Amino acid sequence: MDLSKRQLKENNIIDAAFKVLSLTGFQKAKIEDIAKTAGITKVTLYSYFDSKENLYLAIMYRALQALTEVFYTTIDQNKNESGLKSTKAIFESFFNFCERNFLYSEAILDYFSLISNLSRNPKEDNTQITQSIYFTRIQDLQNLPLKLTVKEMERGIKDGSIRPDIDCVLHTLQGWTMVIGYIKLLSATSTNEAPLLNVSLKSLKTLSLTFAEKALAL
Amino acid sequence: MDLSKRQLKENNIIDAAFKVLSLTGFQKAKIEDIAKTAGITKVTLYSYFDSKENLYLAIMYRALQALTEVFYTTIDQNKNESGLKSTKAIFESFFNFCERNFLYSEAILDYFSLISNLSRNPKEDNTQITQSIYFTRIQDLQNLPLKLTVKEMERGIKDGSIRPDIDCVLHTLQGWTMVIGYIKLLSATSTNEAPLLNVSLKSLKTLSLTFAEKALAL
Amino acid sequence: MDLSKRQLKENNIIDAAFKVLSLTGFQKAKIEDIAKTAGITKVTLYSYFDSKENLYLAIMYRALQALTEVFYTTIDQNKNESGLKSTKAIFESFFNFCERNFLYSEAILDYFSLISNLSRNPKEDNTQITQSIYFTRIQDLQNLPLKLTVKEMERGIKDGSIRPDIDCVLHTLQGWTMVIGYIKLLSATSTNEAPLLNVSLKSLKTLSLTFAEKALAL
Amino acid sequence: MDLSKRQLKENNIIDAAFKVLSLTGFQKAKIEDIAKTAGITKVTLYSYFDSKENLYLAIMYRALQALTEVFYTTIDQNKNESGLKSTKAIFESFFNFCERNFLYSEAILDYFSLISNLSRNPKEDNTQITQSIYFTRIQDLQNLPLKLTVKEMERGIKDGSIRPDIDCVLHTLQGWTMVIGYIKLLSATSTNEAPLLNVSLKSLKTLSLTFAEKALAL
DNA sequence: GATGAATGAGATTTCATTCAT
DNA sequence: AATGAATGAAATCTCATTCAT
Repeated sequence: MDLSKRQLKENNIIDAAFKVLSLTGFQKAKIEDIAKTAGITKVTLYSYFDSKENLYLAIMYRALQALTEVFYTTIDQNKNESGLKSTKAIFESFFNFCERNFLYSEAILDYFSLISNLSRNPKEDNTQITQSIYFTRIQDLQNLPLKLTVKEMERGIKDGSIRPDIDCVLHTLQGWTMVIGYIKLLSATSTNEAPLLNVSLKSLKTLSLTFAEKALAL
Repeated sequence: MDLSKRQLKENNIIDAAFKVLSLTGFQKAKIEDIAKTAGITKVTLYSYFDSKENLYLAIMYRALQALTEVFYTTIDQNKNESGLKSTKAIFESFFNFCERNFLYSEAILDYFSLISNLSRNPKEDNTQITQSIYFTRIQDLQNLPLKLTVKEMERGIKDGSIRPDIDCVLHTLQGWTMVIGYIKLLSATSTNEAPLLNVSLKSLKTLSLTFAEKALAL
Repeated sequence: MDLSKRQLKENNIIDAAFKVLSLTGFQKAKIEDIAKTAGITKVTLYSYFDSKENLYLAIMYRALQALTEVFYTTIDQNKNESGLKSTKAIFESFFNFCERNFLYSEAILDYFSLISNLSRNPKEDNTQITQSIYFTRIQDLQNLPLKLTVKEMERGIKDGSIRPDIDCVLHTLQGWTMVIGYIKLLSATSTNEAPLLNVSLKSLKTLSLTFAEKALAL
Repeated sequence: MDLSKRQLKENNIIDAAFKVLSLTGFQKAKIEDIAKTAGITKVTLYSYFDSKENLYLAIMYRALQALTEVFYTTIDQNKNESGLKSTKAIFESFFNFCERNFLYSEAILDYFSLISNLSRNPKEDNTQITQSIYFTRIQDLQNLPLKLTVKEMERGIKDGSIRPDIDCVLHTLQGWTMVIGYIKLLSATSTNEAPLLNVSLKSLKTLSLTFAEKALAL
């Protein structure tokens, strides 16, 4: 099969996996169901993805790609604005991305757990995962959104819109913690009967962005 | 068996589960191993916990309990200090708790995912989970740490150490997002070969606490 | 506990077992259910009967006792009749006994299977069974109904009502095969949707008795 | 898998079950052992037979098939003989079949118990059994041996070798009762230490056949 | 390359029997 | 002697993964 054809099929499978995972979560999703949704059999699926985890890695990769895409677009839209404004826009985009793409944001978080597990259990045979082409791709990509943010922050320092005494990497990570924490709370409260108090998650987002602005602005 | 005895045995099993899960994670932990570690049989274990997931709920509950305990202790230690100081101490305790109790913090996060899944899939048969006594207990407990924090913040407003114009609930949740995000990053970077840039997580914690202080102090 | 009290309790348990077994058969009957029906706990039951099989032995014993009783009564009622008439009456009683006491007749048949199994697997540990007090009792009793029949047949030879050239033991056993076969067919056809052709079992009984009469009468 | 292939595999499993059951009996036979003997896994076995009981149904079916086979053969061998001779030959074959195929004859008897249980407990969930393809097959087959015998008897009436005034169905069933009863006694006495008196089972068989002849012959 | 069947590992259940109190 | 809890052995089920064709 020529590469492009294979690529198409792969995408088809990932689409199916995406649908099924969205409904059930990773643990409860059955390979069988994903295969059925993709209109193929389990074994065919396995000829594309060596394992369930590998398939999830592909989704993670997609998530990172989509996120990166969003970052690039945001940066492009703000290329004539100040670094501060651009940085703020990035975080806002990040928040919105997570809200709109729940599975993707979960996947990004799970990726963190994954690599954490890898390093905690070095004895185990993780060849499967680490040799996955998607794992490699993700690793190449994983820091890109962070770096893009750092870059915009640094531009902000240069153009005088951001305080010059801050550690850009640190503040970028700090922004991430807020987004990540927000997603988690979001996922827990969305339709929950016993919500976390009575706060609108919207205002939480706003507050986080305000925090960021305060920390960065002159 | 009188309740206290049953409680003891249950705790014994949860202890064992804790040990095994700490080593292997939820997926790879075998019920058989947990039972052996607890010095009982699989069947006996099943007479206490209907399923692996149910056992994990118990650990989640413990995690919440432990966290609540830490909050109470911190509050008690700061009862003669200002509300601001107490609030800051709570967040610091929270950070430290997560750092020191990885499994617990994972469990707390997983609890969020769990209830998120529950609400996203109302069709599925989640009776097992929702009828678990531990699920109920967790639900009763889940907002307590939040509420305790809110209370201290309000005390801070009253004693003049915290700005009177803030929304305590909102700022508490904001604090949580930072802690939660921090844990996630923490779990991902601890011994990771390709760390998230080169930032010390310690300084990230410090920065978060600074953010909090700035937002709250007069 | 004095003996008679123990005897009472034992009977109580056997009654319960009888009820439950009647509903479900031996395989599917649960010790728990029998105990509940008897108003005691499993362990108490075990203090009376060392095993499920032992309990069944007790029922078998009862069955044999009841059957023997019937034989005695029939013989007594026919003590002034010819040996032939008495013999025929015995077989008729036997048929009727089986029809009215399905579980008992099953138990008697199962007793045959039981001792057959014992002899086929001499390596196994059958101590439990062979040392049961009921097993001993049954063994003492098992041939009695047969012997009683033989005796009446012999009386028939003496009083000239039965042909003198027949082997009484052999013909007694022959009678048994017919009764046993009859029970089996009976049990299979009672309420079965696809009955064994369209024959009234009653006429089968009659035919069997006719056979017996023809074989025995002068 | 095409049907014939599946049938082959099923037969392979039934063969294995036959071997194991012959050694241990139904109760003590372990699914695992049967699977091993068949050279497959437990799970594979379960994909062919939903339960141990279902597997036993298959053996019952085989027993009936084998018996039917024997009947057909006997009839064929006696197609040039009188109906009486053929009928007698059938019963003799039946006796011999049971003597030579203990497990099969047990299975046939157990089938009677099974349907008896089914009809006595209509409340229980017997879907498993009644929906088994083998259960259906057995039901289709169960009356065939009977009918074949009836046919030969009727042929005997036509060719004048059998009395014209008998009820063929009734006498066929009568023959069955004797065979069935014989099996039961056989199984109980084979190697039994406390035999049913001192009668040779052979002579019992002979007597039964004599009975049959007398009843049928002119 | 695609398929149906099979595997292996582990979760869960059932139940007779035993233990500890 | 009686009880609730525990055991052990086996049945059954679930599902990711692999085999054979």
